[in-house]
Amino acid sequence: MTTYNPKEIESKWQSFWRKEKTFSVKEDPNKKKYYVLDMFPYPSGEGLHVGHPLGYIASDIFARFKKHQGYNVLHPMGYDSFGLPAEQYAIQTGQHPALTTEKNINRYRQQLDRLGFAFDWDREIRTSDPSYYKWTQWIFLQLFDSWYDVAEKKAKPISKLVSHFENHGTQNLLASCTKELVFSPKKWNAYSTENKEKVLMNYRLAYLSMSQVNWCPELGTVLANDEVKDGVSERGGYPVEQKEMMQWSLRISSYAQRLLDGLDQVDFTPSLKEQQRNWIGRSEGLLIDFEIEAQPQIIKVFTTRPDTIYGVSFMTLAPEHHLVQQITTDEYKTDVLSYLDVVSKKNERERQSNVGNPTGVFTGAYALNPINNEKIPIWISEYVLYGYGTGAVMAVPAGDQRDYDFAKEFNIEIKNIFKGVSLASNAYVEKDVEYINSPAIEGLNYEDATDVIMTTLIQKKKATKKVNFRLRDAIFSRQRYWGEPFPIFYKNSTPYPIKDTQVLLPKVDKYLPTKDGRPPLGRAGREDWNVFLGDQMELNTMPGWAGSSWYFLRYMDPKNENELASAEKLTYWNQVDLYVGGAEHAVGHLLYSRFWTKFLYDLNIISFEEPFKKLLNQGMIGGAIESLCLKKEKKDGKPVFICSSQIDNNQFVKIPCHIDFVSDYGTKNSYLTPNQIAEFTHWRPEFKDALFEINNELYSVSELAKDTSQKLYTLTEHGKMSKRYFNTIDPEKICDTYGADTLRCYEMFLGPIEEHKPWNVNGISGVFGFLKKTWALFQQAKQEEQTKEELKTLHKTIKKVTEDIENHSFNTVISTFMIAVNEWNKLPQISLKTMETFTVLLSPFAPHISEEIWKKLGYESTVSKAPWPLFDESFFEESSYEYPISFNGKMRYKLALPLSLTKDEVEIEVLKNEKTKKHLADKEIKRVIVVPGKIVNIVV
RNA sequence: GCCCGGGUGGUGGAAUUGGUAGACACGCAAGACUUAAAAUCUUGUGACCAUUUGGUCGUGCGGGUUCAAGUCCCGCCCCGGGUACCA
Repeated sequence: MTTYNPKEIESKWQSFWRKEKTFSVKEDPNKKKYYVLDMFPYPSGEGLHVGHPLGYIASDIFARFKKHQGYNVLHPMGYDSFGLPAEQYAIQTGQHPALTTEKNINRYRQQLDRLGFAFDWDREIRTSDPSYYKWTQWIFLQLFDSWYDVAEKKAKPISKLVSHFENHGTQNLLASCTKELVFSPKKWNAYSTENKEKVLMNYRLAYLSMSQVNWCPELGTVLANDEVKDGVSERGGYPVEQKEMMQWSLRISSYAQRLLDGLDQVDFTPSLKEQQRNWIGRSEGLLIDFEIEAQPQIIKVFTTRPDTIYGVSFMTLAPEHHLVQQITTDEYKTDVLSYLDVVSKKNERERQSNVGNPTGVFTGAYALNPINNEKIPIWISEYVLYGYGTGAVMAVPAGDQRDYDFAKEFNIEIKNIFKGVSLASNAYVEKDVEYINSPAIEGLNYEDATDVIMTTLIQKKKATKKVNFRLRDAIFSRQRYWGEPFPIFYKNSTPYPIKDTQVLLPKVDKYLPTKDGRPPLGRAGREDWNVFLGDQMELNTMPGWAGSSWYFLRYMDPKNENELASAEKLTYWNQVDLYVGGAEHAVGHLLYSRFWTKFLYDLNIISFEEPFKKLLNQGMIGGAIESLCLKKEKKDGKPVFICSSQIDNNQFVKIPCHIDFVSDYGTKNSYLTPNQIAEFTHWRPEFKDALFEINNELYSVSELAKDTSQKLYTLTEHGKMSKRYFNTIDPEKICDTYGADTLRCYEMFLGPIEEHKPWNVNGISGVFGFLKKTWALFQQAKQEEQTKEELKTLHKTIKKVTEDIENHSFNTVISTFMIAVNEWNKLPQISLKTMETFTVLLSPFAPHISEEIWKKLGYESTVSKAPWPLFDESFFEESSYEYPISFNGKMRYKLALPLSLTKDEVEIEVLKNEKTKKHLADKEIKRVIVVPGKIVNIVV
């Protein structure tokens, strides 16, 4: 009898699969398709750790499962290979990012291959490959060449806009734009070419504009809103400032409503949908015009609470508001200017950290309340955001806490408009109250009051209904080297597209961005570009999310040189049926790719509006961080380490320790043996003279070597898995000891796929043991008739495994396998036929061992081609019966009872439960129904 | 503050969605095989009492609905994630 030898089996099958191209797929109109996609990785220098493959294993299981079910499954893999880390490495070492990227990709591939994934590597893509980014650039050009028709809710070619301008000017035009423009066809036709370009830029979906951007001096680049968290860069955590710069942006805001509506058609987790909804931030309200006393201008204000308009006691403008200078009276000019100066020196973070301490200044001007012509003082305050709504608010201290705080701070009147509400310490933000001091709406509820005010103001032509979105346009330029170059050149400072030749990323001698924002591509000379037109080429590159916003389409036809992908293949593979990846991309990648998909849909390139039908978010696998505790006080000039159990507050420093030296890693009782302490001091030579305090005794390394029973306990914390903490675990290491199949099953067994969990190796022996038992079971299986007993177990397993895979409950599948094997092990004999079916069930999880068994069973075809077994209920029929007493159909009770009961025992069991018995005492039991499973229905 | 998740043995986690709570696994304990170890196998393992037969308590806390609640309702506490001067 041979023992289970994963190493031998796995290398054998992996090379077989590679040689036979087992997992390569072709479009086949006769077969139903299924598209399983992983978020492709960025090939970092760290390589994969055990956390990375979690999602890939899950998707691989699902893809293999679907293949067994007869689907034509597309399950590709590639690399998101443009990006910051490769560039940073290039800056440090001078090596071209393409080289390091290539090296990292090879390492990734080697690691991925060992896990036995069923990827179709013929379809591999890399976003940094010119044959790929050619199409990223192409999509950019389509965006550049498009505008958004608000009336038809659709992107259209810019040529249509031009002809509209030629014939009608801006008359009857409903288009997304940066600024509302009004001109006649005559005026348009008289514009110079450059002027026309400027006007069109106002409408293009990819447009160049001077805008407030998040500038990160440390990274030397601008960042999109979703790349900034808490006022610092998401990558690296460097401070971010607001800066006016000429930048490319994508008009994603045009798609806000469709991005919101589309969420109803996709299967994402509620929390992820909620994140996207919040990010899009739709709010319905009223755009109200406030006249300014004795001045011609009006101030537009957006509000969601028109019902509180009688409570307006002042108005606040953002410091950047365009009317600030004009309306400020001479008397207050100095105050206002000095306030503007103070605010302009603050960065975004400082302005935001000021919550609760309102600052502001009076302009001397007054606005008129459109409902009753009351005079309202106009203030300026930094709490009003220029970028949201109109950059001006009608302040209602009674109904808004910020307005309330502001009014308190500057002694502005707080008008009470709510009946029976005290405004002594807080604003009243609920909507469940009657109004007072509000002539037109007293006695009305919130809905009716809102309605009355809206109708009144709209009739007076003082307001319009307005839907506001929080979603900003996405800045699309980066002042970096390692990204897609724009297919754009400049002539007389006007940008023009380059359509005929692909612009390739030129070579430069240094990759370092400059502090003043001039991109590294500025170092490329005219001769370094493969195309050079006009006065200058665009020197910015595209952001990291450009290539990842459409990669799922390229997998369908990765080598097509004439199109992004052929229409036929786009139609066949269609939407991604299952997309597996982390939830951290909720408002970045997942929103941008939805946006690009909708845009390509408008262009009739694809026939679907949502890229991902279903999204499965895998949790992160964290790592335990093990540290030795170093006392702050030295002893005779030597550092002293102490057990984690002996530490007192802050009298120690944590020295992270490589987990290779730690026993019982990741547990509360993790420790170092004297041998491991020696290894540690060898690894960190600066501690070679250190002393170790164990049980109040001090030992040197050499003294400890004599007493190997000593333990130095380490401090265990849970955190990320990273080289920084010396706690990364290479999946290949696990493969060396247990094999890839064990690793695959174990990662699934660890817990629900969506959950975040720390890596530990505590239970891996159980999973390994299961595979060994399965192997042994196969060895002793005989070619005999299948018994009812083994078939019962088999079909129970088929049912549960099929259901659980469909629900992505992979951890319980492994348990089900274990139960089956244990049950069969208790039988004196099991047939090869049963083993054969079980092998198919097992193969998505442990493909190598399954393939080996399958082969030994005498099948030529691979496991992936075997049909998925179907559940046969007939093996359970005998335990399913009705026990009719009589029936009046009045009430039904369910009671859990053992399945094995005979008819007579059922009634006894029912009456065993005291409370139920009491309850049923005065009732006549009409019928008892025992169903397969365990439920008993009692009808009384 | 607001919006989502979640709280079950020593541990990771099951529980047919209202029906025997703790499947499966780890760990631990005892035993078998072995000169020994490893490996493997068997048995036990929520707590407390009775130690045989049982009994009582038990899913963060407090109430409620129900013959029956981890699951539903009301009120708290704690943990994780997201997000915020968004008018």
